[in-house]
Amino acid sequence: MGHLSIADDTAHEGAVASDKCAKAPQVAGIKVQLEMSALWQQFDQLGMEMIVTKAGRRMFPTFQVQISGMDPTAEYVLLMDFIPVDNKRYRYAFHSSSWLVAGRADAVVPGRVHFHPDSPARGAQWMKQTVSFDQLKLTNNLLDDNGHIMLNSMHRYQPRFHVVYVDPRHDSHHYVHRNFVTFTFRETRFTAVTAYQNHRITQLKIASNPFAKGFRTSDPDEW
Amino acid sequence: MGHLSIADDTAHEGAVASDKCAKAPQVAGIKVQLEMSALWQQFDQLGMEMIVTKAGRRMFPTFQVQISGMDPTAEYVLLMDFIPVDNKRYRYAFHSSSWLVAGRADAVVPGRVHFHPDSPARGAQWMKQTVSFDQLKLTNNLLDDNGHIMLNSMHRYQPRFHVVYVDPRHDSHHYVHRNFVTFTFRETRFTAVTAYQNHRITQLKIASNPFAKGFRTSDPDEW
DNA sequence: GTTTTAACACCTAGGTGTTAAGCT
DNA sequence: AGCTTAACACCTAGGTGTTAAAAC
Repeated sequence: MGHLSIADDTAHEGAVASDKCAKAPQVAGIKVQLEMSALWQQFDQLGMEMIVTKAGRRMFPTFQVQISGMDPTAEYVLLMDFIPVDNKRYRYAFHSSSWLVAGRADAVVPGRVHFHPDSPARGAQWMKQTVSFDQLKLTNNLLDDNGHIMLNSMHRYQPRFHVVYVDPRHDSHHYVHRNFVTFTFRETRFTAVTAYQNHRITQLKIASNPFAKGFRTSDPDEW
Repeated sequence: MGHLSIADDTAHEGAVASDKCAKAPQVAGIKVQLEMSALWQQFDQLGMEMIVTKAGRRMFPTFQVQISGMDPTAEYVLLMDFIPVDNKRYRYAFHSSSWLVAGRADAVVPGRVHFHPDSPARGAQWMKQTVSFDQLKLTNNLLDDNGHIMLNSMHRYQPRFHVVYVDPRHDSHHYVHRNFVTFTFRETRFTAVTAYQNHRITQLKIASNPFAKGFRTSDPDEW
């Protein structure tokens, strides 16, 4: 896939892109719908936490989207990155069950991107089923060489989803700002942690993640 | 990946291609080495059998190769197909522990190809580690719509491995016969079966396939 | 004191040959 | 009779939060 940098010259809310600059027709009409939106919002209201480990940890819920409005025959690359929500470090106050600012952010880690492993593929392929980023893993290991997303624990992040049209023209780098579009879902924000802080987050993860079924105690179909 | 047909105008023995027609420089020097060659030969001497099921069954051993001599920056598609060794149907004579011809082949099934899921990718990517076709599955279901390789049970097949150079020229279809190369390993031939016939094949599969460890009785490191 | 790590039991998901029943 | 199917127990492989110890 090589190197690729995404300028943050777009700002999107929810499923529809709204841009400042003119977009190529291959990306102008693209619409994206977040899957499991209700679950994401439930976590968001509690203050989402995502575990980061040295070896790399999946996100839960998995970031999954349904895409429409692509050119079925055009080729696209799909990728995600994670940007700091602010330049603060946080700590959790157990007595008040709330997050407090604990100072300025630690040194920023090299910002990696995660290409969807099916990239590149044609629009028809991306649109015919839900696109799942279940191979994406988060790590707190700043020396990671497994290609995982590196994050600082106790910092807040905003996942972003990018669609890049693979322009067959040789001078396509001149048009790169016109050939991609970014989607941001605010309800997917989270605090990176090495261990869950808010017990209600833990309980909702146990209740909704099939791999944590072993820790369920009651109410098999509460969710 | 779309439609693609491979003419059988090449004949290769072992790891090195030897062609009748001139090949493009991107494929001319490609060499391929079969992994687990000793194990393949052990099975081959007993008369290899591969299970086919309605839902699709992996091959064991998995077809894996190490590739060298690609252009690191050129793009290639890797794929496999399976051709009948002859036009015969076989049956196994338990009393003599040998295969007998049981008549002419059944109606030929639609010949499918299996594209390696990482295709297309650059030569550097393919060469830096073993290429494994562990997602390839064999089925005897002639109505299969999972994209599996369809074979007739009690027939003999020869797996083939193809490397296709993705020519960026628009008229590349005029050069397709120059842009691909085929590798055939005789020791990977097998008879498709719905249940193992030769008990020694069963024992060697149990001894060498980690997923069959539950059926091992003795000699933990015979192999 | 707060945060991180590693081993762990308990799951999901799916690849094995076995076996008995079903098919032709 | 020969061949195929489906349920099954037993594995591999890896995703969970828990827990106690370690790190800072």
